[in-house]
Amino acid sequence: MTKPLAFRPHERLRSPRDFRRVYDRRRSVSDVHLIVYGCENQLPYCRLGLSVSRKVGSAVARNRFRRLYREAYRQSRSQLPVGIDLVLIPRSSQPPELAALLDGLPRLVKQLARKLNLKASP
RNA sequence: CGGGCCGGCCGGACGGCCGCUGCCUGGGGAAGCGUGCAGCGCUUCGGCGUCCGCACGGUGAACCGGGGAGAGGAAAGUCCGGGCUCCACAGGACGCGGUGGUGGGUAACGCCCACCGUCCGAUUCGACGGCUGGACCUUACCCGUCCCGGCCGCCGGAGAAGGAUAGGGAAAGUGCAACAGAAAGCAAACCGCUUCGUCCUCAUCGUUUAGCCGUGAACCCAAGGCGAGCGCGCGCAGCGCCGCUUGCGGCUUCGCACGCCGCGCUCGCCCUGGGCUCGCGGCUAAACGUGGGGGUGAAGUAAGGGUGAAAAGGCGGGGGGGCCUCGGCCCCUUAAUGUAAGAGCCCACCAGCAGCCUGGUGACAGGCUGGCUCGGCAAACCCCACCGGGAGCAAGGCCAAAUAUGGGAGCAGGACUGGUCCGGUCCGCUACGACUCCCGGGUAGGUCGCUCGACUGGCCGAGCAAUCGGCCGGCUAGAUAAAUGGCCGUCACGGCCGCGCGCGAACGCCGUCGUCCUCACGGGCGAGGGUGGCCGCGCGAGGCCGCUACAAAACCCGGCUUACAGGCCGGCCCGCAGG
RNA sequence: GGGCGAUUGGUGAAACGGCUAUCACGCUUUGUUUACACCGAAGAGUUGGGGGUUCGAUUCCCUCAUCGCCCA
Repeated sequence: MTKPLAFRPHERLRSPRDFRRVYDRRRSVSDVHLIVYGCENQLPYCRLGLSVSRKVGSAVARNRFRRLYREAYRQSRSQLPVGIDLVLIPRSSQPPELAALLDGLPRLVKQLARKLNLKASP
């Protein structure tokens, strides 16, 4: 019944408490484009948080980062494991290509799931 | 056509698929709520409480649909100004901060509009100086005059469109100006110059006086030398003579002899030294006169004083003739000359100042008159006028959660809240009846504030304009780890690349024809043709790139400032040419 | 979002509107030493960028940039 490519507000990480919990779990993986922190959440879905600091550029550039990350998560969600809170942090100040994110994000999240000793996605 | 300058506007369009955030709406119906029934518990048998179950009711989450909206001209920087919210607040004074031509606009402003002043501005006009050309004058040249010029330098005036302008007061006061310079702000001192005086010094000449030196002459004195005379000497030797011890002694004389030597005195001559007088020359000193230099004093000062950003405004001019005692007088002329001497003196024009008049709401402008020449800096202190209470939506209210019913103050003499008196404030009356404030500690969730507004489109009207008024329409983001995105198509737009076609002006090359020069080679001119690459314009079909610059609301507005791919539109001035 | 502050050699600092912008450490070159250290000499600044006021600006004013701090 649920639309497969929708991105609902409850799938977003919103409070500083949640971010604190993910950082305190101290599990992260990365590639050239981004750093991904992760933490189990005991929910049947993942949640996404974005942390784009002033260092990567102006407001326009930061919006560009966030939108690309959301779009990548939205399109690749079917390939991801469930039950993880994710925080994405950019590594360089150059905005990446969407294709590179679509390729890199599932790989990184699966790698993260192994670190967290979770089963792979069904 | 060429050159210069200014203003306004836009900020890709359409479509498809998948998404995001509010709003409206159709389903959906979880959880919770209310009522009833049933059950259970308690019961003073009236009822009370309640997990769960059932029914009904309205509210209504997830989810599935539909509709509609969804970043900017700067949303930015946070440089000003307001609205709004909370806190504080009798009034005044002092202080602090801001603004600063005038008039208007506005809710307000450091913003906007119009005007004023100042500066810049293509260009243009004038004066002066220099160089140069021409004409006149002259035999000729110079000078001079005139003219038409030309070039250069310097100074001043006017000044298009337009640009800049924090632009009140320097005559209220305080202060600043390095270095340089005579002096940096009461205009005088200083250097310099002129006149008069005084002192010192130097020079030279003249005069006088004094002294010294040299020299010449006369006189005097002293010493010396030579000569002559006289005198003296137990001075001396030869010959001679005498004696004897035969080689020694004696005799200076009445033997040669008027011998030689020494001394003294006198006279003469010469030389030297000194003194005095006179003459000449030189030197020194003093006085007077002359000239030069220096110091100093008084008076005058009107040339000049390099510097500096700046030195009491700028610029130009001040003619001619006669007489003589040569510096004055007289005359003519001029707009215009005085001093012992040289001009900031005089005259003309411009600038500035003051007064008056006229115009303007005003800043100011114009005119007349007058006498005068007065520096810069207030984005230095300051004075004057005007404005300004403080903080900011992370303001502030409510709910939830959490912490330490901790400390202090007020309050039953009535806090706080509400009602009444048109609205507001105080007072009064009244209802309710226990909180309120500060410090300290805790929390970081939700919700309201939150988007209809000094909003905006069109038309009409007022106004030079900014702007204002009226009428008819429109609704145009409300996110909060923070929404407008992703993929793609089509078309515009721009850039680059090469291709084809056409046109245009000039250029090069190659033929042809006509004509001219030449004996010819060859060359000139003209007409027309072909061709070449390049340039420009237009058209056509492509490819590639950029599907775009600067940049994203965070309570809301008005400005300013800054950033910006590309494009569109309009206006003003000057010059030239044509009609 | 809102409110404040700062910017001077490589680093940390100083300066009355007026001389070639000063001091310490560091760096480079060089002298000294067999070599190193110490010591001596020399060098390197568009006072963050731009504009304005003034005769003159590190200083005064405006604007832009960069960096830092604070708030319920």
